[in-house]
Amino acid sequence: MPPTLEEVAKLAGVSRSTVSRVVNQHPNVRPEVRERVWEVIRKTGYQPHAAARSLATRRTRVIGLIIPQAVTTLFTDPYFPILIRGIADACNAHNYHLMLSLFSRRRVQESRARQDLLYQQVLRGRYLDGVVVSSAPLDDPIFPRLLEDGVPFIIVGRYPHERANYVDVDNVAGARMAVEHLLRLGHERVATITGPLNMCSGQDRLEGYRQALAARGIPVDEDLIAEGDFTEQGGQAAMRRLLPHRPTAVFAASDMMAAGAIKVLREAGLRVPEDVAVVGFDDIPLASMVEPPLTTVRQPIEQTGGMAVELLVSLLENPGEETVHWVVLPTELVIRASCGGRSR
Amino acid sequence: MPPTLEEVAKLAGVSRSTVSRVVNQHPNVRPEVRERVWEVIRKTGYQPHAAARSLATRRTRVIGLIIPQAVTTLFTDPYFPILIRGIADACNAHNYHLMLSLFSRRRVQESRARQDLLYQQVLRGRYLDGVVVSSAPLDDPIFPRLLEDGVPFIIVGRYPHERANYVDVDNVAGARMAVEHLLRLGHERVATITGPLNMCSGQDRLEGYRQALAARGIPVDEDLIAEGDFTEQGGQAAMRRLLPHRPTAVFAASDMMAAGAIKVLREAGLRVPEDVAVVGFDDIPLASMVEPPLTTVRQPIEQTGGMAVELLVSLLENPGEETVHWVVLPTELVIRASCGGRSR
DNA sequence: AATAATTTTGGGAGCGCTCCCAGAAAGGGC
DNA sequence: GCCCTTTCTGGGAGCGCTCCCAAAATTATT
Repeated sequence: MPPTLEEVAKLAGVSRSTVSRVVNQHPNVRPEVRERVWEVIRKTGYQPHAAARSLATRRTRVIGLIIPQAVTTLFTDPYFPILIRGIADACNAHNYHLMLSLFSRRRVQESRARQDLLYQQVLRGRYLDGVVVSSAPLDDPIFPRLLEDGVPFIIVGRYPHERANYVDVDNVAGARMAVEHLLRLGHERVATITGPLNMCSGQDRLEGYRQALAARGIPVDEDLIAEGDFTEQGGQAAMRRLLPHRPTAVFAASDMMAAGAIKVLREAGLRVPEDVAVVGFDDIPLASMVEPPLTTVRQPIEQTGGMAVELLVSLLENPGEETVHWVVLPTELVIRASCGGRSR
Repeated sequence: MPPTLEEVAKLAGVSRSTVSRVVNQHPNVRPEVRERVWEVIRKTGYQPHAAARSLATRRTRVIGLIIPQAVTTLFTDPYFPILIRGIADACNAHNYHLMLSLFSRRRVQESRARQDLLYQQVLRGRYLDGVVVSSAPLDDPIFPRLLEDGVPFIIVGRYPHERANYVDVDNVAGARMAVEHLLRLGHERVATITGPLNMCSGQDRLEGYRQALAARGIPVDEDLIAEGDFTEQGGQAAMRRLLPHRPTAVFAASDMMAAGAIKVLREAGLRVPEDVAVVGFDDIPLASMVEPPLTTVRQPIEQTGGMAVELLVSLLENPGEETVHWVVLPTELVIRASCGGRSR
């Protein structure tokens, strides 16, 4: 049975309060007393009881990462591990702990009920001080709920509400750069495989595509736009729909979809990049491992996660301030082989 | 300010204890009272305060997933997301929550100190009821510590101690099948790129390799064994060391390493599978996406995670039983293109 | 040296829940 | 209707901590 504050106090010959002060670095303790108490703490291996502390302070030092139901299937996309690593690192740095909430991919019905239950337990049960919400669809019920319950939260992505703080990457500019690069190489029939259009990142990357065409005065051909879902299968399906319209280049809104698209192009007897150029988005490790290595838009995934935690922590530790935190990180075009050389 | 038990009790015209009984499904409550209380709970949105409950019951309903420092760099391997998904699903099913502990990849010194701190806080601070430890090196200090502190835990992998419960996959049999397949195809110079040899899975897969050779009476040539670290870069480096010894087939202990090996073989002007056959291990999604699609050993990653949670939960909820839980899940050879046809 | 200001210390109350025990209500058997 | 079980209900104590307040000890001020 681990020792309690009270026991440490007795052993050190001081009161409960004094030990508490020592543990919490309160300055008003005589140095020799402080030393004596530390000694006992060290010897006994005393560690404050998290639940007791939370009960008294009403804070848990735990933050949650919520990945809504809709994207759980995406979880094999290396995007998430990288994001999580960024988040976990930042949590460590600030002495917070990370609770992960994924939702079952079983029958949707059951899953929605579970999601509700989890929300209730975790957030209303005050397991958490705040949450990071990653890549939720814009219409996810989580947002109104968090706002209503007054839970401090940061979105990785974006949500149109004045009290919704977020950190996002510049998806529009990134997509635009990618498409502009294809246009610069002389392509005229540039297609795009979008992300889910109920997600901000999906919409924004499509917007970048549109802007790039508009800047060149090229009219948008809706037949050259196919919606995907960020997965490889989704990319394959979208590419099949695109094939009859004979694009000479494809901008896929994720590397996984780009990989799927390449597979379909190959099966159709087309060479990449000679017959069709392909550009992806994300720059996950896979991008440089496929054949041909993918030209893609790099986004600072790990920093995004880290930044989300920074913002959240600042929100938690300065509860007074009503500042809204909106951060947008830059993206960058990484040119590899899949878009063809400049020789064209 | 959310309502407390006491307030719900007042509104329902009963005592604190009765509400507690209703919430905790204790049978001895008159049905009409129970209904009245539920009504109030529903109306007020009452949710028990996790910390208060933990303090009284000395359980948190949170389990931890610990991924030690040494493997954090591996975190981009899709193995982990899949494992986590299995774990998260099982947690949901049993109404537990999941806390994730990764460790910073910064300077090792700092990192070790942080790991200590985290261990102290999280485990001795009783944030957690128990933990799942994934793929830790055999000499990781976490094991003796957990044993000493009497923390209930399950290892994904294995650890030689009578009180160490684990769930593992049959690495030896899987590796053996893979190598036997290569031998059956007529290869005589079969090399292997191992995992880290301070990890159980690394050792076991090498053991499977040895057994397959031994069964055919083929002496082991130590020059055909190169240690890797499960990453793509590690696979590349190992393959470079293997190249001068002219293997005709390579068994890599992970798909990521197999992908790295293929890259190096290509750069050396060798074709896969015509000149060198390659087999991987894991069957991550990448395996079927690279060129050529990888023959590999499939392990049930998601089930492994789920099973770990099942075991842990049964450990937590039957504290009396001193049963040791050792589970080994089967592996399976998936034949694709990278090992060459039967035509050989 | 006496008083005022400041620093240091201890104890009580309370955070919101569970669990035990005793008392009230309800049911059974004659 | 009376006594004995059984079922239901309420209140007290306690989980281990923080935080406030007042008392004690120390230091500064005149």
